[in-house]
Amino acid sequence: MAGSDRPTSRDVARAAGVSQATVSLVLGGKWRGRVSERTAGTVRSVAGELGYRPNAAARSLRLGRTRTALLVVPALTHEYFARVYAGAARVADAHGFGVVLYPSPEGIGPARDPFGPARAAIDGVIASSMAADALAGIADGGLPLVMLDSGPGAQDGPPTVDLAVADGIRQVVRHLVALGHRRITHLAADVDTWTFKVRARTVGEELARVAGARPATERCGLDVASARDAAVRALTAPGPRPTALLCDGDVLAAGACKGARSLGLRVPEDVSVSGFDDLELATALDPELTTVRLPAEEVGARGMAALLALLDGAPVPPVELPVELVARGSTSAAP
Amino acid sequence: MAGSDRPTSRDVARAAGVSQATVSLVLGGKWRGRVSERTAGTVRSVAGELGYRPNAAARSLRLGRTRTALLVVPALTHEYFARVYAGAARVADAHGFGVVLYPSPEGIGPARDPFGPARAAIDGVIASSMAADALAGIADGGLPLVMLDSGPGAQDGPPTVDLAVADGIRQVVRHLVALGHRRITHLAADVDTWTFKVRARTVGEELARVAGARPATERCGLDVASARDAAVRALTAPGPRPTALLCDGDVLAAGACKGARSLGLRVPEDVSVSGFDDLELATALDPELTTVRLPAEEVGARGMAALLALLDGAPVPPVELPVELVARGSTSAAP
DNA sequence: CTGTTAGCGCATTCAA
DNA sequence: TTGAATGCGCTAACAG
Repeated sequence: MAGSDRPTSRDVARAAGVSQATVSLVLGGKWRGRVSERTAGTVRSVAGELGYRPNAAARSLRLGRTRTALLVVPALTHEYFARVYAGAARVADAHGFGVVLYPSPEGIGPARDPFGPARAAIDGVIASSMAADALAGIADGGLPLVMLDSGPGAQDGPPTVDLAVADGIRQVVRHLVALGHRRITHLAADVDTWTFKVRARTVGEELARVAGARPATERCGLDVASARDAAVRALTAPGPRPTALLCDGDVLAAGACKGARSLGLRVPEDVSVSGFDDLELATALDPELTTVRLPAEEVGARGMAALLALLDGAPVPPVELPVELVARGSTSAAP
Repeated sequence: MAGSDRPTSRDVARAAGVSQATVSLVLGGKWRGRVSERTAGTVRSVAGELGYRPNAAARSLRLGRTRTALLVVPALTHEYFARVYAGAARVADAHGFGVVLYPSPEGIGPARDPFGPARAAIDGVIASSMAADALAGIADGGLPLVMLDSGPGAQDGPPTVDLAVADGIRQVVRHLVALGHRRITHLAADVDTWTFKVRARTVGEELARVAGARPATERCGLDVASARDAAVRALTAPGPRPTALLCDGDVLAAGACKGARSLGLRVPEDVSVSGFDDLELATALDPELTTVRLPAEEVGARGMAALLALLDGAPVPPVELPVELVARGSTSAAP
């Protein structure tokens, strides 16, 4: 069990012939005018040679802060959240913070105990895309909290970082309408989170403005198979067949393409399909998906920045990040 | 800054009319025959009412252990690693451990400092699919280390959990050969890790046994676009066109399908394509990919179990997990 | 059965 | 300019 006895600041102090306090000051970077340049140099080189690393537990205990944030996500297996994490971690790292991931079970239901699983003590929580009722368990701890992709909160609620989801949907609808589509079915994710509720509402609102539009909705789970089934239902429903399937995510769009093809329909000649998220999947498919690009890293980065500001007691205005339609091969003029 | 003054064990002790030590014993679960049932009950209920949570920093400082493992992965954005994490976290959780993720920059090069980014102190490290030279920076810390998917190590090296990658490749090759394919091109990931080296070697070995086989290799990066280009190169190379593309991953296979189609070839009628990993992508594509299913969660779970054993000083035999060919629509009889 | 004591490694007073 | 002393919250000895 090598390495179990790492050098302590006292070891460094002894080796350098100074006191522990001096070591702490020098290594803490707050010695300007309190320790001589020469002594500081000695301390630093001795610490380096000994391979000294401050003990995080002791420091946390003393400071009362851990310099660690907890990022709560509904599912780790999704590329979007991986990118959110990457963005958060980048900003955190730049500020000497760490980020610990906590995949909330099922993404739904109150997170049982944000502190059991993530053993490390936490300075604050960043919750991403959580279901409405999942918040209780988190805000509970009285910890500083930032909400990502969860809609504008109350005026005095936690800071928020949101995506312009409604605008994204609007861009998709207008894209489809401009291509001549009127019979558009929304493949809606059957998930009770802000982002999906906004998508559903916006599709309805936007289509209501279009003369001759025939909106419809088909609900489905978040996986390929479920979306394929929903697409088949949508395309075989009584009445004129929809010419476009507007899907709540790229994964759903992939399923929709499969469903259409299983009926002998071609994408996009017979039916156009649009996605949302712009995952790698969007360009892995053939044809590539028309979709909406989400600045996932930026969401994570701004979320972490908001948490840092919150910890500093600084005011944190809500953020809304723009999204962008990416037109590719899966949509074309209505037949 | 609400909640900054959480109750301590002393607060609980005072409120319950006992000593701090008693609280510690009861809540630590080691009071059998040392504290009366009645007192224990009182302590527990008082702790509950006060919303007491033990301070992780203090506990770590005292115990010298943090009950936290660091999982180092080359890329978070990959479904495989998300699953490895899930498996590791599940086992960890069952043992009161947490898992912190550390995405090693670029997946290559020595991880600069596993302890800076992951501020939380660490009891041990689980490294997954790391490049050969990335190990130095990790094993360095003298921390208990487990290696995942990195090949059988030295006899006295760190414990390993590996996948039967060679067997997986063998199954794919035999599947293709049984379908009548002889001109098989290996779309090989241009990455210097054990798993990809084994794949390349095994394809060669296995094909060498087949009479009339015409093996070829095309190298590419790990993304769709790079694989598409490689597939185009493979399918337009001088000489008879390959009838099958054996790809080092599902993502590459997706690119290969696109490449084939861009040349007017159909999958699988004109060219068969096989993947590796069995990501969700494999069934999102049309046709679905013939691929090799990797027990990613199991890898993570066994890795965490190995680390726990290591921390207990128990012997840790190497583990090799079986993989399984999943035949789907992207492969068929050679034309 | 329960309470008292000591010390984990660090950052920070206060004295020198 | 530096050193000695203190306590963060907890657990493990040892007393009672």
